[in-house]
Amino acid sequence: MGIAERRERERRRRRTEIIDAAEEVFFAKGIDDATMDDVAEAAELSKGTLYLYFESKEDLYFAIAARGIEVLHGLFSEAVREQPTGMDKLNAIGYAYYDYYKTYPDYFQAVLHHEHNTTVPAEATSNERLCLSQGRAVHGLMANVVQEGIDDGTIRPELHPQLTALTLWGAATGIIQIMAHKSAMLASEEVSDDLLYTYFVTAMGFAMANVAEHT
Amino acid sequence: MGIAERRERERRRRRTEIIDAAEEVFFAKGIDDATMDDVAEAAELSKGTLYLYFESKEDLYFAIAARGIEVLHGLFSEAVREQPTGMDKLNAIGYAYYDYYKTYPDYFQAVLHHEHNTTVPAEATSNERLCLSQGRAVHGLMANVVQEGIDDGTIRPELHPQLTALTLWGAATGIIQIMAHKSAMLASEEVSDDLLYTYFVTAMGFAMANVAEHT
DNA sequence: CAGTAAACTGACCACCAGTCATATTTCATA
DNA sequence: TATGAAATATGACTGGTGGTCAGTTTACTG
Repeated sequence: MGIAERRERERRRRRTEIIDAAEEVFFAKGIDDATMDDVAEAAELSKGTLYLYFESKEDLYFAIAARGIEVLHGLFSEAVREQPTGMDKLNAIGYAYYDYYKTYPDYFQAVLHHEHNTTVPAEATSNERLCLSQGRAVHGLMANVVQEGIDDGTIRPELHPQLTALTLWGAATGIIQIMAHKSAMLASEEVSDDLLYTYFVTAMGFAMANVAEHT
Repeated sequence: MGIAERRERERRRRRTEIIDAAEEVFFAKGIDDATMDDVAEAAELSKGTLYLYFESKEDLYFAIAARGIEVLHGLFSEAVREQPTGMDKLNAIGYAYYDYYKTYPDYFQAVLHHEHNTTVPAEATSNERLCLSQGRAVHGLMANVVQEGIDDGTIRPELHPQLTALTLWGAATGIIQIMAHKSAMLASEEVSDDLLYTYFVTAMGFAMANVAEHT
């Protein structure tokens, strides 16, 4: 009996279509200015139908954020491949994150929104949980890379993999966020985003790299 | 003719009273849940009056953020005093920022909100501009401290004061932001906020401190 | 005691997230 | 093929909110 399966498949497709439409609308107008009526029109559905697939506007945006995290995870996996040492991999991840921000600024924004607006997992919506679990995957990937670097001697052995991953993630996110309004800070100086980020990655390199590599 | 002056004084006082009321309401319920009617009631004024003093709800929140930045600037100034070297001052600022977050989490939140929701200065509200100029003051203070450290040999001489200040500010903010939902990441590990932040400051110390101090 | 300017009011408007009674479509069963 | 039940979809409606504005009150002046 393949009918139930087809129904399930169609339900998934509809869900995907709604997220596609929502991306279009949310990314074009921004979350605050976009309305659920806009999304409904873009999806060629009535507003009520949207609420059969998503708990709320917020939940729908979380679904987009989940996509965003998935994309990011893919980029990280790719960046890590072909890098010889743990430290090299960590650097590659650092730049992959920046590329991500530049290539998918709207996804970046959505992921950020999720990070800001998530509280206790107990009362989280389904898509919020999805984001959380995917976020854990990314975090795990980073922590593993740090461990690898410790093992191969390219990263300071006294570092704590999980803590280091968390620190790098937070710091990099902070740097990227400040880029948007840095013009207000650096009055006369002409500083490009690239320079600022490279500056940051270099600094983190100083902090993480194993100096006593002559063991 | 002191009447105009008194009028001006009273206008300022009313403005202050409104911000006081808004802080109470916004901090208690959070920006999204708090309404302008709530603020009006707390201020014992009609809603319309609020709009004689502030352009919008957002603008009113910016006024609170401006207070927050002022408080922060005071803490930084105090932290810097009595520290012998530039690097010591930088460290003191790092911990002062964390203290600020712990002591005035609501101000921290308001400042963050401003940083996220500010775009081009051209179409900024008056209180938004206020935040920007006060932000520049804090940034300037930090940049000066870095310069001082370079001059007294405690900070790497090749560092760029403004860029370094920006990097540290962004990174520290990112770390603090990630604290709020770190539990989702560090599943089993028991990591306190204090530990995480100390970990971060230590790392930044590695990155900034002048290793060749035996000149 | 008018006249006027500033401060203040609150009913009102436009807009929007979310709901729900109703309608349509799909499919199993006889 | 007819029937009805389950799944899916609809859109008018509601409650609540940011912001407005015509009118009122208050404070001062000549």
